[in-house]
Amino acid sequence: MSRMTVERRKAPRQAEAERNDRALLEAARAVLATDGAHASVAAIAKRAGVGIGSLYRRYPTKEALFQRLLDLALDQYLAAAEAALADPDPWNGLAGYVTTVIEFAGSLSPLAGMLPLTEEIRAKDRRAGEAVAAVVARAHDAGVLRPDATRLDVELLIEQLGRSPLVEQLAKRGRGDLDAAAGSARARIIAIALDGLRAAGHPPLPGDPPGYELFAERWEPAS
Amino acid sequence: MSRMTVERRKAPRQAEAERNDRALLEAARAVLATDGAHASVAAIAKRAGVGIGSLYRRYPTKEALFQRLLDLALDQYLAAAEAALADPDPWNGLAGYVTTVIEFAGSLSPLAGMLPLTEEIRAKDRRAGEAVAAVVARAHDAGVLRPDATRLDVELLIEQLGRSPLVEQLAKRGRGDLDAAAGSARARIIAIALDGLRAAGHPPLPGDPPGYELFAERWEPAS
DNA sequence: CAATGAACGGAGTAAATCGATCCGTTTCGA
DNA sequence: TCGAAACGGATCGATTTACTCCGTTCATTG
Repeated sequence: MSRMTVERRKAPRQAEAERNDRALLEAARAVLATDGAHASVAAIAKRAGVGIGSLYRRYPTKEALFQRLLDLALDQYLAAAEAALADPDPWNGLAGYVTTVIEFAGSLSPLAGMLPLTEEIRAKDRRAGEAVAAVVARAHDAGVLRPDATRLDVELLIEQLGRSPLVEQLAKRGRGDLDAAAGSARARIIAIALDGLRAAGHPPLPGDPPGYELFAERWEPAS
Repeated sequence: MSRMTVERRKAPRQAEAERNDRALLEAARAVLATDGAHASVAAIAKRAGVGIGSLYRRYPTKEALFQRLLDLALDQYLAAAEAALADPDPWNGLAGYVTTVIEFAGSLSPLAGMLPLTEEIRAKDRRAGEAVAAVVARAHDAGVLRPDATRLDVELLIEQLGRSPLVEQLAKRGRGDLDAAAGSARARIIAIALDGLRAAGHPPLPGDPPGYELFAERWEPAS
């Protein structure tokens, strides 16, 4: 009992380490969104305002960093779905879920198939998937979501809207001045898609509903 | 006048060259769609079933190949818009235009900002843009397109739907067996978006209509 | 205040990739 | 049989990448 690990106040050096860790994860997401699968560790470190050495002290490998990012993102997925269920209005809940998840879904899709999936990640994915299913089911029962759109249709729509060539390319160049306009334009696209998702006597959707293989297979690290 | 260039039947070697040229352009589009801006000449040549040497005999540089691809694509844009205007039904015309253009729009967006734009390309872009404006205006006048959606909203929607993470990633791996399912899933997403575009008492779109800078700036080869 | 060690930043390294060239081979027509 | 034209791909220099190594900075401790 001699080791009094009293954490009265965090050592300033440790606090800096924590800030750096958060900055790295945020930077990884941002760079992944603009550079896609070719995001380089150098770009991530630079964006985080951190030396490459510090990145590798925290994560043994680039892959480990991305795995941690994916893990945390799945937590956000789940939280968003639970927040949607907490909304008393089934449609507002669904619409809020979609718009929330779109924000960070785009950063993740480039990772599909590049990472070994830990069992923890698979478990979190299953839990999040069930929560989303509940959100969609409630909207269906309330008659506010078009009946021929399945949960996977909704998830594919989210993934489709997650990446935005417009915003990404403008970000890759300097043009931060156009960010507001680009974001606004993107919001309009999302609004249009959501209007198409709402129950409103639309003609039936073509083809068969998508199967889950389309999701699952893509994330398996075949290579 | 001694050079009798009678083209009775094409020399078989020349015919092969023409086939190769078409194969190269098609391959360039496909590789650009799956690999994005990092599409390599080696990948394009391989996909076309052609040696790298043959590629460089026809195009002095990678850039020239992409410029030619862009040039031809603009012809297709224009043709699609004219076909839309030829359709007696304003909505079917617009919807057909959107679904047609989506097919190859995705291959082009990665080129934004990577190419010097020839004056010919700029001219073709202007002509195609006017044709699209006519298609949209006719749909507006007929009251079948939601009034708050502008021509640029429509074009941005096309660009957004042009790239499909699902289809691209499945293509990058072997999984050609899932192509049909992926294409069908994608068609449903497009149908949903089109339903959101149709006039049907939707709530008004948020923010201001997008301005043209969002398009123009992005294609300028700043670097 | 000197010494310790944890956290830092970034130059350096070996490997991989890319655009482009060069050249030996194949194919067709005269 | 010979020459020209089109072919495929090994090869090259330049660039990029993930990762290592090391000298520096800074709060704590005796």
